[in-house]
Amino acid sequence: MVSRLEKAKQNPHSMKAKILSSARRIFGQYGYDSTTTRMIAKDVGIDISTLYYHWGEKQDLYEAVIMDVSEEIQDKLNEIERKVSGQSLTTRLEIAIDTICDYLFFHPEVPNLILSGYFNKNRHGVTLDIKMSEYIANIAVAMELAQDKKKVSIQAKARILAVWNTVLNFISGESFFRPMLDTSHERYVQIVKETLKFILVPAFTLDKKK
Amino acid sequence: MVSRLEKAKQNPHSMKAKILSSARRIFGQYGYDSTTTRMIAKDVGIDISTLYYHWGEKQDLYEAVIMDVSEEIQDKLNEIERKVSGQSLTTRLEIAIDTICDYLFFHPEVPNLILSGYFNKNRHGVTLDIKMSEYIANIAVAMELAQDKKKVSIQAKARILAVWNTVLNFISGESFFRPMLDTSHERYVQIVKETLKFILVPAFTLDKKK
DNA sequence: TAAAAATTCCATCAATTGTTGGAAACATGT
DNA sequence: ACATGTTTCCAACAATTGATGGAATTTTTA
Repeated sequence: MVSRLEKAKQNPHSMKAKILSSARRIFGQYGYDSTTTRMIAKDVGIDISTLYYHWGEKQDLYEAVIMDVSEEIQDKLNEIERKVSGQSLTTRLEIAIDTICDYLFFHPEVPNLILSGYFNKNRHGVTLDIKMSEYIANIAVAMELAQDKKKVSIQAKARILAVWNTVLNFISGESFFRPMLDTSHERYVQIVKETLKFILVPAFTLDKKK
Repeated sequence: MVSRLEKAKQNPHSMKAKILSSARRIFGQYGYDSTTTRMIAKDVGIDISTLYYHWGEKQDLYEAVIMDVSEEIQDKLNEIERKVSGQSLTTRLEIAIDTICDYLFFHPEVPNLILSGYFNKNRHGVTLDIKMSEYIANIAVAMELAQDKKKVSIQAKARILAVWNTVLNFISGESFFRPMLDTSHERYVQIVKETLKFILVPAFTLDKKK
């Protein structure tokens, strides 16, 4: 049994998939309220009622976007978990940083969407339902900061959150931060990874020692 | 010569100041586009045209809010600089974290405003003009990571940015993150400070050693 | 190829947006 | 008491919003 959303994702040339893809980007850039259905339609190059034909209400489209992104992140985290298993702690952390950065720099609308869901209320009470709590627990276990998903210490959670948010911020805010560092995109990516590792590695390896 | 904005701030009971104060909070919560002038007026308890009488266009009011917040932050940073001078590096960092956290937790609309300016475009191209670049350089010098404002290394800047953003995120996203840590507001504040120090102190003291 | 189904667009809707003119209410000085 | 200036609200505006009905077009099916 294949859901309609998945069917649309299977064929990236379907109109439904094209709309979803534009919606991801534009909802990410402007947030829920500031994005108009006309903006998305124009971006796809279709009439607004075609958009409504495929996705119904704006809110439904937004929820589809969030679900889409949410699944993608989960997949990525699973991929990382596979990649790092068996490696030393330091190597695990570095692989995780590199992989997640490459993915997010390539899909900057993902951090955009997550952050605008965190920080901005919208007028119609549409809520972001990203299962952050689950992600955090998964990361903690993958990084062997905890044996059991249920038993992650509050300090470990807070540190993971801090690093995770730092990644999102650096990527989502590149247009803002890069001029401050006065550098190219490539070097920016490099500096971000370096900074994250610099922060992350001591934060987690120190914790391990006790 | 006292500007109109400063005159309004001098008397916090003036209508102009009340509007500015509500505008700070609501622009922070909803971002520029999603905030309607009617929402602000309702929050103050006045008719919408009274708001226009005092502040003119929405954009002007927003810019006044940004300038207000911007000045407040600069004052706070100066205060911190005075407080930490002469102390050891570790003490400096800890005082800075404590002071800035206390201030921001008490004025959560400040991180809200900054973050929504970073990450969310708005439809009318209204730009956030917070002099982040300057702040970063000031912090670098205050923390003695650089002798000269002009000569802050790109790595130092990136690390300061990382910590600064982490603070803003934790405070602005409290309603999102605190349930994940399943704790009280007071303990949340404590954990945030702890986490920041944990990240900050090694990040900056290690840098010092070479 | 013709009927049926799916897709697209045009025109329009009511609600909400930023913004303003002008009348009322209030305050101040004479 | 009166005139003058300031502040507030009511009513309205044009533009934009999310959303829909229905005609026109394209695609699929038989």
